[in-house]
Amino acid sequence: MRIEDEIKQPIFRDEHQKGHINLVYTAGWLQLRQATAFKPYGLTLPQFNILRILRGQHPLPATVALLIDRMLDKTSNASRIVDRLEEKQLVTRTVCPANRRAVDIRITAAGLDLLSRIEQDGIIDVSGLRHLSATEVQQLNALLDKIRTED
Amino acid sequence: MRIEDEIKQPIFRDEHQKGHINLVYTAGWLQLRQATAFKPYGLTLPQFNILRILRGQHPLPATVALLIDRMLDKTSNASRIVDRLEEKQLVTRTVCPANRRAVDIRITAAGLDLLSRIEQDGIIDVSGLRHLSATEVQQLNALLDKIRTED
DNA sequence: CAACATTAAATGTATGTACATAAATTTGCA
DNA sequence: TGCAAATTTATGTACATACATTTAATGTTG
Repeated sequence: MRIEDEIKQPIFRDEHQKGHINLVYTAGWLQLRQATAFKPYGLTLPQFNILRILRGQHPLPATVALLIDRMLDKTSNASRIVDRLEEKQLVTRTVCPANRRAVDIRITAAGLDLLSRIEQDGIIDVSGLRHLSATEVQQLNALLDKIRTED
Repeated sequence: MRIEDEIKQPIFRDEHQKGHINLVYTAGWLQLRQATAFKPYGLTLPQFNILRILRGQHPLPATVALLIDRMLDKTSNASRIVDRLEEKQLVTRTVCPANRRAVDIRITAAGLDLLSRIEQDGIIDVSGLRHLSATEVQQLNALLDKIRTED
């Protein structure tokens, strides 16, 4: 459906404004679909993303600073997302012996199990962009990178 | 900067996954810039968007249902965003006489003033997509609409 | 008309986002 | 050594998101 119809706004100031709104709307649409897919597993999207970063490090630990560095949303509060994962025993937190300011965060066996279960159920592999061809995805990536050009 | 460098992830499963992450990341980037621009006026992005919908209706009132219909994020809680605007006396809430279940929401003179002040300061007219040409914006809109194709 | 369903908004609860501040530890340097 | 600065994480507060439930008013139907 065209963005005009999705939000029932027939006229935009210009195509640039329409593109801006379309971009934000589409990203929200994708994230809501993903969040819905993870709900049966008791995970939110940020929790899932952090679990995946931790699996990428495994068996090495990650610090909060490393998580923030890798997260899509740098301003979110990694400490509290790790809180939730720790309550569910999907990760462990131990003071880093080498630097006692830092905290070593590790994914547990239960966390690894949960991730493979989600993947076996085909939750991740279904791309949200499956309606785009390879060429179209490349165009999209180029346009998005261009949008973020700093002056 | 390329998305690979922004989130320090050199390899993606495929271009589709990269496009997905790029899309979500870029939308967040745009929204953070906008939110920062509105901060000096004491408005959040959802508050600003609701004020604009109300100005579009003015001098007619809007109901909460109408706001939800027009909002980008349908699942957000319009009642509470209106709470904040009412506290700041930028909108009024009165029970709709014709249907006492509904609530008539109207933008106040102060609300209209604030919007024009923001516009006079050029906050809105600076498009977040200014690095794209007209052709590129059209391409982007077509790609985004295609992503949201329902099966 | 009474009982029940529907509609409109508000409220409750858990989580996340944005940003400021605090607490603990380490580092660097006079 | 001692002490200020920097680093790392946690905490506090305001607001938003996601979704379930509640409250009140209106519609509907037997």
